[in-house]
Amino acid sequence: MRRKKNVTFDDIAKYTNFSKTTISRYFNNPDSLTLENQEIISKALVDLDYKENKVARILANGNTEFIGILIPNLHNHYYSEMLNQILQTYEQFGYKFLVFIGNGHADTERQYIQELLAYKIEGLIILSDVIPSKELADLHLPIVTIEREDQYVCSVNTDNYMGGVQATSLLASHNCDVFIHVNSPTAPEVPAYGRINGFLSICKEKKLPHRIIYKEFGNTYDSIRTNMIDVLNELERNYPNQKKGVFISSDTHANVFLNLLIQRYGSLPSDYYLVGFDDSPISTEAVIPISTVGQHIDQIAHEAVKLLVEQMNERKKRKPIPLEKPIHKVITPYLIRRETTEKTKVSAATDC
Amino acid sequence: MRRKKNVTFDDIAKYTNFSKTTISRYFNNPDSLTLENQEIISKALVDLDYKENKVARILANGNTEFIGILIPNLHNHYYSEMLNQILQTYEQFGYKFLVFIGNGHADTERQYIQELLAYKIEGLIILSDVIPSKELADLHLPIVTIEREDQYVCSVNTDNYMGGVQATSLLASHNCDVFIHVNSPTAPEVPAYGRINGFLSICKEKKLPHRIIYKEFGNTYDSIRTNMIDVLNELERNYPNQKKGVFISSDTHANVFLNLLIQRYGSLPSDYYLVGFDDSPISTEAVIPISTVGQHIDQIAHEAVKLLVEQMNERKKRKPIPLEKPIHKVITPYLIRRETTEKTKVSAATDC
DNA sequence: TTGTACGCGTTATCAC
DNA sequence: GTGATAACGCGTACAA
Repeated sequence: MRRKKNVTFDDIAKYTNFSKTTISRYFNNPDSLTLENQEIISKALVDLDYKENKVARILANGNTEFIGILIPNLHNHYYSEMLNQILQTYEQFGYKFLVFIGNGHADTERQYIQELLAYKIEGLIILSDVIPSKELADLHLPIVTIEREDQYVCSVNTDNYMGGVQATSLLASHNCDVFIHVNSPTAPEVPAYGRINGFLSICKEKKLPHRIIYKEFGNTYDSIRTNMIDVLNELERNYPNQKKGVFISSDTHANVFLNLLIQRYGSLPSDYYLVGFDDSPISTEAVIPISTVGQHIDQIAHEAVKLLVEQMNERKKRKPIPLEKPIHKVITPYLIRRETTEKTKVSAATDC
Repeated sequence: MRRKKNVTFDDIAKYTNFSKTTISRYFNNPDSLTLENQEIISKALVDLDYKENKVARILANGNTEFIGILIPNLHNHYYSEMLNQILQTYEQFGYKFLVFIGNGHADTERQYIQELLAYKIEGLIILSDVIPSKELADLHLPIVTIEREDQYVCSVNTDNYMGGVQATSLLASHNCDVFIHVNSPTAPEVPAYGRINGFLSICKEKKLPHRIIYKEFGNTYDSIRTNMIDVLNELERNYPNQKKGVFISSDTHANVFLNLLIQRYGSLPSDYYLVGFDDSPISTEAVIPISTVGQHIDQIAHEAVKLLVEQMNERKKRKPIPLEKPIHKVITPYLIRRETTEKTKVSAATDC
């Protein structure tokens, strides 16, 4: 009742009159065989149509070459691109990825982790934020988190503070009369909180009149739009005839804000300067390309896997030295000036 | 030199004075034990902090519960959302997914497939289009493809023909003077070719003046924009003062087209009616929400996994009956009317 | 350079 | 209802 038997090292051994061991060595340490014997085995593999079985190898030597990934969703461009970049590291590191989409429920995510553990993953990359890092650390498994609370585990994050500084400085360079930061309520433990501090830091340093608007925008376009209308109305009411520098915490939200302005005025009014965050596709695809702060997703993904691989390698040593304290890597973001701040630029379409 | 030994069935057996077999049964067929014995073992698991090892189970019974996925990229919203939905099926089917990002090179993708095979995946879902379905069929593995050439393997696709019909009919209902379909050069074997046929079919049926513009737009926003300017200029030149119904093969492209119009005229001119394809986020996030044809990505993903699971289950029977010919499932798309066609609608922002 | 013998942790088979 | 034993396919001391 089983699938037709696979060709195994035993079969190859019999076929070539070598021992299993020699066949194994052919794969793991070919130089220890004579060239002619390598040839013989190589030929046998073709003759018998051998297919390697890494599951058996795992059981024998304990190395699965699996890394688990727990990611909140793939709707958000940031996450899908991060996953994209992480998966690409297969080319460099050779690790395979078992991916689970977290659903926001801690208990379900715990089950996912148990499942990953059952498959003997060698390390875990976590982007979800529902399980405290303390608990993650207790798994005693190499772990790297990305853009989430990371007190007790290694992590790679964007330098959000610097991002806030970059965005705010750009607005400041345009001599706005008032500086507005629009964000969702954010916990201080989350790296993204740094954006707020960056904003405040520049405003205070330069003694700029400023204001932070916290608002729960929701996840659907409609609810974001509805809430953003409130924000816009509030700005119109409170700061008429003032040059407003608006730093919005995501490109998606910034785009909604921009669209509202365009729909009202047919173009971006001269008293609005706008910067988003993420350099997501929408920031280029918007009617008026949006200035934004970009995260080096490729670098973050690469550093995360690298940091994880280092931990995994350390573990395989005869006398592993555990990290004394978690390593936190920080990647500097980049500023992109587009038309929502550099208004002299003219879009090519108007030329023709 | 190995990681500290795991607790195994043997340990549990000794601890409880049962045999390994009984412990195994506790997991796979608990009803065959007395309730009290279940209790004893259950307690032992906690006492010893047992962690299950599915790798060993795989070796013993051959069922990895792995499905391989080969997907071209995750930049494209269609792919990332499809992956999202596929991964979600874990809740229902319990299969784990090993994901590889295809890179467009057939040989590399072949290596990925070999790697997946080495991990004894039970089935394969393919969205990449560089390896012919004939070759895939020769793997003798349950396979389902999505939106690609699928002559020799099972597949789940959107009814692209119907999508083309829906889009064109919507434009026709607005009594346009001329009907334009903008697309990239597409091979007839690819399901998406159906959109073209759908367009032509309606145009011919209703004797509508029509035209198809094929253009290689490239992948960057700039190149799409540059090429789209050509398209727009051509339309302006050839069909001045005519009501133009434009059906563009993707929302991304449609959005670029729309932006060009807005940038030129400050609003969507009354002689343009526009429909995109995919119902991707950009179609709602655009300055003027774009009418579009949506693919039921959730259904497609679900059907794909289901179709795959059926094949995998069949294979596990004592006397598997292979499919006589590949099953091709087709999912009907849905039409979404938004402001690029329903121009009487007024956006809420203008009210306030 | 090559072979022997055993271990990896579970499931399947066949007894009792 | 329970147990003994042989797979599953490969890696690895240790021996030759």
